[in-house]
Amino acid sequence: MPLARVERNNLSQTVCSRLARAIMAGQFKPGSKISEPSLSEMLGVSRAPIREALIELELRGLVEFDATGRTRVPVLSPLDIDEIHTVRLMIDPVAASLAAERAKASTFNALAANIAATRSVKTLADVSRLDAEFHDTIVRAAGNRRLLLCWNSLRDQVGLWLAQMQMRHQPVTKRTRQETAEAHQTLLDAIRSGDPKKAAAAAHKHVAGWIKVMPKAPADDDKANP
Amino acid sequence: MPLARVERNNLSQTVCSRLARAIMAGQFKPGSKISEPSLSEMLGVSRAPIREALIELELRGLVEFDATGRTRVPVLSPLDIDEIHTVRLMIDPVAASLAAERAKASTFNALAANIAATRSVKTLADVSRLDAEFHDTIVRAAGNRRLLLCWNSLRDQVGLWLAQMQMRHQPVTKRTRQETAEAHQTLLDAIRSGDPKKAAAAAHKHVAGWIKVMPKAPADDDKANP
DNA sequence: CCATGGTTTTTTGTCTATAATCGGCTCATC
DNA sequence: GATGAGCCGATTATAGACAAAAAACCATGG
Repeated sequence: MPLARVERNNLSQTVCSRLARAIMAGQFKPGSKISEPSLSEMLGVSRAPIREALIELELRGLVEFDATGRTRVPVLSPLDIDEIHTVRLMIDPVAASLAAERAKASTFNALAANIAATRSVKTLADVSRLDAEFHDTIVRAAGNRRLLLCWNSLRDQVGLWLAQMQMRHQPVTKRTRQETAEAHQTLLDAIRSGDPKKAAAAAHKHVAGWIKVMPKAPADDDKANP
Repeated sequence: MPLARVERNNLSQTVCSRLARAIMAGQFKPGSKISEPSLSEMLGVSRAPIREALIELELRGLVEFDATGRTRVPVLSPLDIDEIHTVRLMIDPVAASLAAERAKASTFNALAANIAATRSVKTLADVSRLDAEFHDTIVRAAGNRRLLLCWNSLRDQVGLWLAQMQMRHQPVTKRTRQETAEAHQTLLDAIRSGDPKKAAAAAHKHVAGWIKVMPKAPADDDKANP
């Protein structure tokens, strides 16, 4: 049995994941400024780990620095969403294709369990979480660390965008958990078939369909100042 | 005329790019350990900016942290190279396709100038640099920041790999500057045609051809210890 | 020669302090 | 009223200090 990998646990990492969760949970308003001293006090750690965490979050696209070094939560525009979708449309088919070639039984079990969970879950947040997990499992099964890195960043930003939509009280998707489960089942079947082309096509179709049901332009209820 | 963006110039960024160049120039042996105090003394700055730079370099894949926090230059294995090639094979066609739709005259001029420079340049290092620049220009012309981020990381790692090969005194490619220039010209023509599909196909062919002439497995002249 | 245990040195993780910088406010001036 | 200078609080950038942990070293015993 391979020994469990010992992860480096420093405060920076802890702060980083806690902040990532908080941002994606909508606990920081998109566009709001984040100051290091305030985080330092909130989390009870000094500024050094905070700074290191913020740098990582910036590279993951969950915060951004302006020219003077101030940190803020990015406000994703429709253009940003389009960028993210374009890249997802590129990554997901490749991931599915590789997964079709390499996935083991444990992956299929995890995916099937995820679909079952999706059918029984109540809240929309749970569906979103399971959806992210589902695709995460596929990308991991693809066995390409670089691909996974690209995808992680995207997933974070999709999370940020969901938070942003919820904050504006906009419905995120009209797709029910039943439809999601069925779409995932189709994708799982394609991957399990072992045919890379078929899996890629299914993934492409799935992502494209998912994009279609999302609101493209946020209703500008906030001020649209120059 | 759009004003030139004022970039935040802090030591972290400076250290990061200097270290990135140094690593890709082979000034740190792959696998060698890098300690913060030594960098701090070498560059004459305190450890705080060093640490921040290292975090960014880690996400760009130019250094890696072990479980105890020690930093080292990664040793790329044939599997890593395969991962990188897979992702490049995914990104470049999409970038070329988007560039075909969006590129402006200035982009074409830059690409043409690059090709001309490639024909006249002497050293292999120059050809590599121009090759990276060429593809960089295309990805920028694609106008997708997320795509650019993915690609940047890959480019850095290709640079690291070139450094690693040169350190082992292995020829990096058999392709001459003339062949490179011709291949780039073909790709440029495809992009300039404005047909996304044609551009994507050309890019795919180009990358695939490039992969073919690279040495896959490094000759294990070093010790291959367990 | 190899393994083992303890000691020393190095390196990291974190905190705190200080200088430089930015943002906003007041207030005088046109 | 609008505009710009100047001050003040807040924030960032960097440096330096310290403890804890890891690695290297060295001697000792098999």
